[in-house]
Amino acid sequence: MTQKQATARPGSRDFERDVHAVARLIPFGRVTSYGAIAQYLGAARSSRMVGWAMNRALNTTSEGQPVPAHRVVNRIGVLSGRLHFPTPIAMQERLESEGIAIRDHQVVNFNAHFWNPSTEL
DNA sequence: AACGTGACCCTAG
DNA sequence: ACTAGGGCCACGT
Repeated sequence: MTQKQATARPGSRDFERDVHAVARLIPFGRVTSYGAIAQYLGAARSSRMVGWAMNRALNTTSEGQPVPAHRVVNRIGVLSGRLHFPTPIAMQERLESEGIAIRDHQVVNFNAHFWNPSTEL
């Protein structure tokens, strides 16, 4: 995975699979952003597609392994994808169960929990 | 087939 | 510090 950059184009099946692969590497109790994943995969401007891939991860039953979609938030730590989970508070509850505090749909002390695949992988 | 709509983000004023 | 605009691209209508 270390040399996975700049391969699959955004929107492709491979890109979606790569997004899921990176998301599975987010450590317990840490979070990252859509843009950070997109940048790591060499498609810095396609962060929307990362969100779409997360959507698929939740709704597609034929996933080999689960994807921790709750650990992916937006640039400033807001749980912008919360409404796509089974219940509107499921995303928050999962993060809180990992020791991450949430206030007003936003990760408290976001920088301390942020995990950047480009620099930590 | 065109059009609007986003789990987004960066740049310019 | 804030807003507006543009790029991105799958999907539903």
